[in-house]
Amino acid sequence: MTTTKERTTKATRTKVHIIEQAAHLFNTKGYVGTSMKDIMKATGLSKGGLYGNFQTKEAIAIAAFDHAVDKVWTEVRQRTKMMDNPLDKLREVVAFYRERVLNPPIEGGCPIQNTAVDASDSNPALKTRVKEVVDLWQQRIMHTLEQGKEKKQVLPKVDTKQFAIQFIGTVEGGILLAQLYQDITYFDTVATQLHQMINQINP
Amino acid sequence: MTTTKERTTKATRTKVHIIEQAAHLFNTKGYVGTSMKDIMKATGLSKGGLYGNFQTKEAIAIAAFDHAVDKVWTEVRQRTKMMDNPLDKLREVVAFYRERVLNPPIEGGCPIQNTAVDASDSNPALKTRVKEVVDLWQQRIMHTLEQGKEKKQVLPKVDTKQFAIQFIGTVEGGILLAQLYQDITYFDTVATQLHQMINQINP
DNA sequence: GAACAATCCGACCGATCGGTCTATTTTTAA
DNA sequence: TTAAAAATAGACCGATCGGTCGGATTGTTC
Repeated sequence: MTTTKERTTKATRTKVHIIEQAAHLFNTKGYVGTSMKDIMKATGLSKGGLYGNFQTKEAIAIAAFDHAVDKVWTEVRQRTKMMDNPLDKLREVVAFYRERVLNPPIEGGCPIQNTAVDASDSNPALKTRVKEVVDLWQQRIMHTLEQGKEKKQVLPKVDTKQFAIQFIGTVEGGILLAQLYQDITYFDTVATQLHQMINQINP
Repeated sequence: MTTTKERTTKATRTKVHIIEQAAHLFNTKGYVGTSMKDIMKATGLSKGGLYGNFQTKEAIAIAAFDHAVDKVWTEVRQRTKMMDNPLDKLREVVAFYRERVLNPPIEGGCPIQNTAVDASDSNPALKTRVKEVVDLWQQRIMHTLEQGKEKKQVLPKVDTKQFAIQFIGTVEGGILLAQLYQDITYFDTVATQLHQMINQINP
């Protein structure tokens, strides 16, 4: 797949449209639970329109997952980019999830969690994508903390990899419970724990 | 272990057989991802055989979920019942999940997590069941801790509900990551955090 | 062993699945 | 304006979906 000119062809616009609509479908109903008919209805396109832009249903699902993750990430970066202190960055990430668990950027909740469970035993390509995304998230947290160490804003003894994994795991656990009960207090409880974790690495 | 007192009719035995086979299917492939044909193949029964014992596919899924949870819980209780100290009980629960994340009692992993995500937007009856199970888990942790308080084995100031939610959330987060990467070290990292939580409520 | 009930088989149903293909429309470049 | 190229519509395909039902088989009770 080659990234051609900036020229916005019709196909490119349609492709984006399909991806946007498909993203929330796959994120709410899952891969097998979403039919091509569903996507046809959501996009207003016919079967030929869809298969003219994507070769298979799986290709749409992968593109949709990437788009969903991008959308979440863009919003997170928006909120954290102006922050200087890495601990404040992390606190802002927690605040973001607190605000968005029950009103997510992509309908259906966290695409990482949904896709990890959904594709775990049936869709290896999608599962690989999820791993790559979690890897990237982990690396970004680690990078932020390492930078913080240099500026004496993070305790030097902190195991950044361990922290990143615990942070991600705890966030996802909180999302699971809050989504299940549709009750923000479940996430609040977990957020308390996250704040303790953050405070513990404060020099 | 069969309860030999009450006479087991053929139907009862067949029902159990269906539930056992269906449990790992639903837990690995999800609700929509599991077809009646899959269950037929796994049980060796025909379509009529299945629908003679269950009215709908959903009824099988609910019974299978209950069975899966029971199976996990039975094993946990087996390991923790001889323990006196509630903190040791919790540590044993962590040890159980550490041993079983990549080799689960029910193929496919934690039925709570899988079903919570799988049924979140499509199967309200199943979702209700999941909530009831998590409620029960939470109450059991709280009860154990309250008992521990009376025996001066748990700090009296501990918010047991908050602890229970954090414990469950963190466990599920660890399961998610370990399962995704098929790498036990991810759970180990989260387990470290769980042990810290447990140690913090030690008087 | 007879008689009745419980259990199960598998053909069958209409609907829907992901995907293909050709005719037609729309976009684009001249 | 026009002709080639790109994009879309929708009929069609074989397979499979969850579910039904009448008849064959099996288990249970005298």
